[in-house]
Amino acid sequence: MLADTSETSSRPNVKTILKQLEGDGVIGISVDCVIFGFDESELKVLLIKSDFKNYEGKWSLLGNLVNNHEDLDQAAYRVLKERTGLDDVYLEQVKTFGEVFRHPAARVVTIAYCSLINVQHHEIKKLDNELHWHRVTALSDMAFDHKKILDTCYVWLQKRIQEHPLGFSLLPKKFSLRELQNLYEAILNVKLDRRNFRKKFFSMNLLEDTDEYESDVPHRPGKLYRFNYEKYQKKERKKWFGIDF
Amino acid sequence: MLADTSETSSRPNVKTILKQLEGDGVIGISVDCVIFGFDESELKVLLIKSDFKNYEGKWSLLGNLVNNHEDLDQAAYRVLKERTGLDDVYLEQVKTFGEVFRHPAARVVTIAYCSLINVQHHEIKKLDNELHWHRVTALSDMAFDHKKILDTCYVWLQKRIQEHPLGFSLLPKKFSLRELQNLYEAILNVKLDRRNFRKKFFSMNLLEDTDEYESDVPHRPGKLYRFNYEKYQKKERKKWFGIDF
DNA sequence: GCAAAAGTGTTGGAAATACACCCATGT
DNA sequence: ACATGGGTGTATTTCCAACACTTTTGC
Repeated sequence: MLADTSETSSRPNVKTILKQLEGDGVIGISVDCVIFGFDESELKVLLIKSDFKNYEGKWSLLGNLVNNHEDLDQAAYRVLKERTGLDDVYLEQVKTFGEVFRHPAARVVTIAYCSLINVQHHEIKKLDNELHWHRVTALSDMAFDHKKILDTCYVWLQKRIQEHPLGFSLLPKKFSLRELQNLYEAILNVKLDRRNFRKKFFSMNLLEDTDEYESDVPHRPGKLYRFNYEKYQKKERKKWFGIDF
Repeated sequence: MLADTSETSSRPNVKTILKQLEGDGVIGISVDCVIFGFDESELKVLLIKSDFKNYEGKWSLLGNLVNNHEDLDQAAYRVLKERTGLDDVYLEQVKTFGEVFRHPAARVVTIAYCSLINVQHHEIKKLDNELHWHRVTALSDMAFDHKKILDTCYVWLQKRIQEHPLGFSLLPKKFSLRELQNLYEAILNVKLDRRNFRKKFFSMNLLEDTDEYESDVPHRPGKLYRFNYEKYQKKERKKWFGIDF
């Protein structure tokens, strides 16, 4: 479906093009992916060590310039695939950042994407370069304006996850309700009542029973569920009017 | 605050640059403004007749290429000011559109902005070229992918207006509750209960009494209110948890 | 006096919250 | 046996939705 440009390492290329942009006074376009994962009951983000001189050693989002022949979404998918080996992941455009001096080498406008992946299932394939999962809280200094981009995407996610069933992308195919609740608690940074949480999700009718249970847990094992998007119909669509500032 | 580039008519310039882009295989960047207004109890959008050969006579959003030395928001403000003479308006980035062939002349990625203005108060100053207000419903054919952009911004507005107090930008400084309700009904395309609507807004504590009333209406005149952003504090911020798919 | 919209309260139902006890497993 | 989290139901409160009559103005 997506064009694979087969650039195994496009970094030198990027620098060449940036030089060129600098000369021409033309604006470059890139995509940056904020890749979230959920591990050990914490929200993580996948970052790479910047090799850019001004930001030596700082952490940076995964991004790249947009090729002339590819759509923005495709470019984001490409970055994701190049860096993680994953396709078939949740990916959505969040916001575009275009301050004049956000990139020290040239004028580059970047389109930020948010991606949600299941850390356990996929085992990032390319840990060759300095690619690491970081706790989302506990990050201060980053390269470029990437902290700002990350913050924007995090807030976006907090809101989004309450309105759409996309949290499941962060979990294994089969998960316990506890894991689901941990996910929401971690992302929203709140404590939730276990019984009300269950009621809520069961009433939404999008969890499918597996007949399996957790194993190797030092307590009564929880039932495992599977997310079933088909079961989830928007019933009588939410009411017309939900004004609430 | 904003750089005024004093390009009175930047259109020839645009074409020149597009030509250039086409040759270089470089991607151009533009902003497009979806400017909403509210008039005669209907939501309107400000459009211009395209002078682009492929789209002769079709309606188009107000947009322009982004200058090298200006931020994206500044570029959007500039377009707005050039075309309408307005500054100090509500303006917010919505989404970026970058399909490869969305522009027939060259690869151009555009950042869509949504703007809300008060039609009565401002009286668009530059009606020189083919600038007109159109009903938002009742628009099919537009230039480029502008219909898609408009639709996206309209849906965005419908959602946004329910969560943030930005509808007021579309109304005169002083307005009746009826006007406010008409606004919501028009944008959301629903009928609302008048009493519940009042209750809602009064309880939100962001309307300020003027001591004025409507005049020249063929019925009992309604009281006029003013929007007071200061009064609106997020009280005890909405509850932690609003899961609702 | 008639038409047209302003203004105003109450009630029933649904959804959100708070809360406590027994159950199954590993050690 | 005990520690740990799984699983369940109910009472209270809060928010939403439906609904009808009187008032003020222009004509």
